[in-house]
Amino acid sequence: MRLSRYFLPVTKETPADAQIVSHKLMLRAGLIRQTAAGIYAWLPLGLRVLKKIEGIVREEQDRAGAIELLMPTIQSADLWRESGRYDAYGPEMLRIIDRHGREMLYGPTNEDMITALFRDAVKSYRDLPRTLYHIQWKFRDEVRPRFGVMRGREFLMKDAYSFDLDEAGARHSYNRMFVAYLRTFARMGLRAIPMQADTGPIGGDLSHEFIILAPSGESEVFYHRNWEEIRSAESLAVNPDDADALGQFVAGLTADYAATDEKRDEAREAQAGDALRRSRGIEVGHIFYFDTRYTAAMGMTVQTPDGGQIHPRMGSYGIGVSRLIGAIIEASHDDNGIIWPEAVAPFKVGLINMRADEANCTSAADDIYGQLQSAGVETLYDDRDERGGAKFATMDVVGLPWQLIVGPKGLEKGVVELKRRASGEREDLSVESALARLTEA
RNA sequence: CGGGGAGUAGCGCAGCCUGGUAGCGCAUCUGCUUUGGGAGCAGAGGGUCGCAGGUUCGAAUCCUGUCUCCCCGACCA
Repeated sequence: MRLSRYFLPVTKETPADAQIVSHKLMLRAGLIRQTAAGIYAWLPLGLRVLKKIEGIVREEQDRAGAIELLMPTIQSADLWRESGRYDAYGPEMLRIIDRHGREMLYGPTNEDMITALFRDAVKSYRDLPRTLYHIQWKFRDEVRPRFGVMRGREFLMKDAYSFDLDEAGARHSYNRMFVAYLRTFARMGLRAIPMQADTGPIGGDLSHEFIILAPSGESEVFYHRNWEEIRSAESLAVNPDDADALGQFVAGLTADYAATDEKRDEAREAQAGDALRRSRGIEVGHIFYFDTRYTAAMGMTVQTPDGGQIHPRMGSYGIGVSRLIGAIIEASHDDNGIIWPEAVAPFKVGLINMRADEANCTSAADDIYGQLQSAGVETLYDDRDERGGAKFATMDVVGLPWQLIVGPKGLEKGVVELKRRASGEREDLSVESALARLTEA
């Protein structure tokens, strides 16, 4: 993409409303603009990141055996009356009256709807287990939205729902998601720690919050230092269909202590001793098991092989897709701007033409841009006739993993400069080797 | 929802106390000079002062109401 034809409003100054670094940088780097309290427009660059994250989430959900569908944002109040939640949910739910006076709502979550959909279509044990998911906008009328997309009222969420015949099956579904979540976050360059979370009235140990360590995080967290080890997605490659192996794998992982402020366990902390770490964190995912809460309330049954009727056991699994962008920036930035992990970067390379007013330099840069494009390397090409300093500053705020600098001084020596955003490390290379580097990496 | 703060040009702000032609910096536009880490000079455009009502000869400024946004607390992907 040529910057001269793109829509990327980068600013030097930070709007006064933004408090935390990710919010400031998202505004400065032209990712989002606020349109109302807790509601944001996603500008082209922000949308690209959102789609990258969505893509990783989708791949890992599919890999775990979940099936994608898409439910609407607007729901009927009747559905929520059926599950008994309409009155319980409170003012966080945005209620809407349509022209016929029907009560509608903008969905804050989809347990009720998925249960109704699944109930009306599935009657036999043969159709279980199933896990269904969608990636859809939600609205929760937070009392106090803040921190940009980290606590917006409108947000993009991946929510999955599992239906199983029995508790063992439900645990398997839960474990699938547990590992899928670790893989998802690992692929985004994040270290997310699953922490024991409150299960509500059901009890049991089947609820985890996935927390990313960041100084600006809203919750205080405690964990064994073993969690600081970076786990690659490859190291989490257990077969999701093998219930026993998966169960053991998850048990092995959760052997190391990790808890939020509300769920601290003194005995386990004492056991961890010197290895106990304390930090702050951002919740980016939450998985839990709620058994037959909705299937019973909404009368969903399936017939068992022996002719009986049972309520399927459900779990639900959420990832805050839009929040993740804020979380990633909180975890990965410096004084100059964002530092995107490559897997979620809006473009891989920022190509800088140092002298757009010089024909030789411009034709060299244009040529490199063409080659990057044919090689399928996502490139943001700063072809504007601006001073070099402004271009570097723009690229730094935007935070693409690589910067490729083409200027007359280098060209005289037959080189271009390749720079890594993360380390600041720079190297003069011939055009061919620079291209080779970017194509292979 | 309780407590605090703010709405003046795209962004950041001053002006308000003590009413009298609406300002500054950045950004934008034009010209010239510049060009390897947010350039210099000269000029220009851009504002229903959140909205409504009131006081007054006259309101950004004083009064009343209202809307919006931000911060702190209790809740949440």
